[in-house]
Amino acid sequence: MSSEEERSEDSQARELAKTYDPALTENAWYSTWLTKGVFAASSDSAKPAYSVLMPPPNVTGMLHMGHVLNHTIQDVYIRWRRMAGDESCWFPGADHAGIATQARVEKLLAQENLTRYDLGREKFLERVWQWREQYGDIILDQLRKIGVSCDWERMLFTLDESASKAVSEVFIRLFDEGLIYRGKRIINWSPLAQTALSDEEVESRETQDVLYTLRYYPEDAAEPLLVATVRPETIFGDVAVAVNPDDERYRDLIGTKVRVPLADKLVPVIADEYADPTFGTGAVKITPAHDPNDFEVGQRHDLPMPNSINPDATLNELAGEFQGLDRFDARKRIVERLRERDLIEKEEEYMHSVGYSQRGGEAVEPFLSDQWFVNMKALAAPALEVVQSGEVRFFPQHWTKTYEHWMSNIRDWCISRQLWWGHRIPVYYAPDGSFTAARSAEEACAKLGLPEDTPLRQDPDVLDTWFSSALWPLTTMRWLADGQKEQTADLAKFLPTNLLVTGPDIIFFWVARMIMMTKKFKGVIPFRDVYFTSMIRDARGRKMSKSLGNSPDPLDIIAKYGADAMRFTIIYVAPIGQDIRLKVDEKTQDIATMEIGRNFANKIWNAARFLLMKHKEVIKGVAREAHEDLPTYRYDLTDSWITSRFHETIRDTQRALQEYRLHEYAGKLYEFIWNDFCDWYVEMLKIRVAHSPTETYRQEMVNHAFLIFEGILRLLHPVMPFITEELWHAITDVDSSDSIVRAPVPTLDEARILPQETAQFRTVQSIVEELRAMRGQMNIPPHERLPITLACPDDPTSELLKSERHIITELARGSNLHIGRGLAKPAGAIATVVNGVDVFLTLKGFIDLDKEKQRLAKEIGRLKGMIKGTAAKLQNEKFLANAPASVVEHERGKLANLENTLAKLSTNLEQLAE
RNA sequence: GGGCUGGUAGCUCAGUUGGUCUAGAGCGCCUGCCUUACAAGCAGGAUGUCGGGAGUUCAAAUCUCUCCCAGCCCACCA
Repeated sequence: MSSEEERSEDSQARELAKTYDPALTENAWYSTWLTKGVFAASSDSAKPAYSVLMPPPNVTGMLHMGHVLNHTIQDVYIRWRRMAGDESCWFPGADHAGIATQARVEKLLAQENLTRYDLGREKFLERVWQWREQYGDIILDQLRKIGVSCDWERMLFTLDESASKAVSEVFIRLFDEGLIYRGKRIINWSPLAQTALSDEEVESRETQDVLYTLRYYPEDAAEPLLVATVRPETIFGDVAVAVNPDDERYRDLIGTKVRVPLADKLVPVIADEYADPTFGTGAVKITPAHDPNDFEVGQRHDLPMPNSINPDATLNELAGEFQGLDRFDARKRIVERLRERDLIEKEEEYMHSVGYSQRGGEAVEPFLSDQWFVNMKALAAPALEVVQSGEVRFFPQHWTKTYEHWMSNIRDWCISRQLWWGHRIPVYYAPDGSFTAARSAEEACAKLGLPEDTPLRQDPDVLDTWFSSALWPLTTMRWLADGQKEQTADLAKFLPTNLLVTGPDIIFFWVARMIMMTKKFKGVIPFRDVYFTSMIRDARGRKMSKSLGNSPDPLDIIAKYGADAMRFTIIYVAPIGQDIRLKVDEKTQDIATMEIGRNFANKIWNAARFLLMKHKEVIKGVAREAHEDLPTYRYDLTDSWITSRFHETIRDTQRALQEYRLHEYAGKLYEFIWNDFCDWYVEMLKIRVAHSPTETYRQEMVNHAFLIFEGILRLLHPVMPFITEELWHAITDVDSSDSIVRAPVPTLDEARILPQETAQFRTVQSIVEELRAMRGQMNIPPHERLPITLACPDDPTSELLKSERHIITELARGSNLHIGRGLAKPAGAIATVVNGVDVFLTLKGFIDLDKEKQRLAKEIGRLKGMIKGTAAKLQNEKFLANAPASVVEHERGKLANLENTLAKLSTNLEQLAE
């Protein structure tokens, strides 16, 4: 017997446990879903397509709360659209994460006292693949725990062969078009990873340093030229000192030479606008190999560009006695030596920003080297256009500004990495130094016009991981994967995708580049809507991170609260476009907020228990069915009201989802299920069943409750997939092979939204609430039943309330209930007014005159205040002249109502005083 | 330096185009309840000069200006 059969038999037979235990359902349902293949999508389907690309998590990654938010949002949309009748396809994948993965394996090698060079490229890559086989799926297994409904058959790893083909092809095409080029430039060098980085991989941080003013002595003068620097260790790469051509102070020095301290070499003083006369001394040392600005100056003046630093950030042979020292040690030693030789004019504390590697955290070294670049300007223009025109929409919209700014000031992208783990650059070099990009060495020979057997050398570098990520919309849909086919069934069906959900931190890394590449190679946008998720922070507003110890393991949260609870909570508390703060217990890393979702799940669970109990009691042998249709029997007010509220909730939740207001989707469900369905409807069902005149009517009432509840489950399923599946099987007679995953969303019927009945029902509700409040304020013990009198202003109201007499009596704990037009206040009663109805509660011996006077006086005070405000408005001629008629009308009605209530309460107060 | 967010109850936040807003919800707090599903629950209660100031308007939490505070992003002068 398979697990799903077991469970389904089980849920029919057993009583539901008193509290919901997610551990008993979640894992079992996920494997059932996989077995049944309910997440699979087909490009052959006639249904409209809906697709989402999963941002491929790094194979080195561990699940964190950011993933939870991100994937829950995607899953909500995928599940919702699937139920709404779309061919809903979520493309999953994983990213090879060049630097991170390589670093991970190198660290393991280090434990064996090996480096990657000891193994050589091929053996090393074998080791990395082994590692990926062993650990690379952990993150995906973790994602399954939260219930993601992606089509796992379509799983793609960014280093899979099919992806590689597309990556090479794109490189070659861009190279042939001149959009990829090789150049000697200053790039950001990571001394830890020993590779180039793109500008985006560098983050700048304010750093406290010392600004040294050094003495550069002219060849034949005793007065030194003063030059300020924070990096004295780079003086061995100095090739000039620049001053501003308009700077009077140094005009005479231009063209002369000065001696670089310690380096013992003479460099020219040059004139360049780059030197800012107002900063420091106005003279700046030029070190072209170690500073991007200096590099430009060097180019303008055709200066040599000696490199004085090694790839591991130690100083090289140019540094003489300091050779081999790490850059920061060298700085200290050089400063000491400069002091000894009296070459420092002054030292001052200095705050400035320094670039750090986003991954390794070390200070990045500006480094002159040969690298590969993508010319971004040509690619950016169409990608900017589609966002500005609204073809691609950003949510929240304000991110378009950030995007526009970046795209309009775009700089070329350094794509080569001095790593081994990645897509190798398909460029071949001939012995004569010529080179080209090609699909094979043979093709390269042909392109270069060389004999077929010319020994070529392939470029040793690999591509930035984000280069392959940029092609994600294409590679997931097997572009060029099988026999170089430009068009595939998936591309035809699912591109452009509908939604991308990602963090705003990768808007440049990923979102922009996917738009560029997809536009470039397919001529279409990759996705229509981009939803930028909130950042998840701790209670103090800090990012969640392992090192801070404020990053709970979602698996622990799931174990404690359940995946549904976690999913619901995170959607419920996530405001669009703003960061989420979660209170994390410093010791246990628990997130108590998850109780919201857990309690909610438990509430739903118990509502189901109650319904099943009533079913047993009332319907007995009658089958429970899952239908779309609502019952045909004559509604009473309660049924009309709950049906109306249900359809309002359908409307509101669908609209919220369409507008990417997920917290509202969750909020509306929470409100409806807890407040309306459980607190009122279920409570009233108890009373209505007890007082129902006929068996049939009782059965219809209970049946109706089942239908509403079944609809609730389907409405809730996208955010709480597990419990809704479990209960769907428990409360309906659907075949055990069916799944709510593929059930339809409840159909909105606007005609069932009934404002009048809703208003009538609210009157009943308000009366009950007022009576409860009066009891509370008078400290009436809950068991004490007291007479209630409702004096109605007219017959319809009286009729309405009479038809709800049982409900009012029971919910307000009445002994007997008098309803009628213009009834007098009974002796010993306290009073309030609801929509013109005098509500009297006879207290008998419980009355406390002072308390009641206080209560009335307070209410009268409030009313008077409101009357004063409203009356002032209505006396204001400008208001009457300018405000729309409906507003004036409303104010008039409000005033009348307030005055009526005030009059009644004042009378009551006077009577008490007598 | 440029840009983007946000500042509403003790905490986290709603509040859509200005008018049913003398401002709501959840959590927390206080009171009373093991009421025929749920104490992970039920009923009731207290709590706010809507960051400060000015302006527009018949009408401002909502629009404009300005200042203050917090956070993020981009660009950076050694």
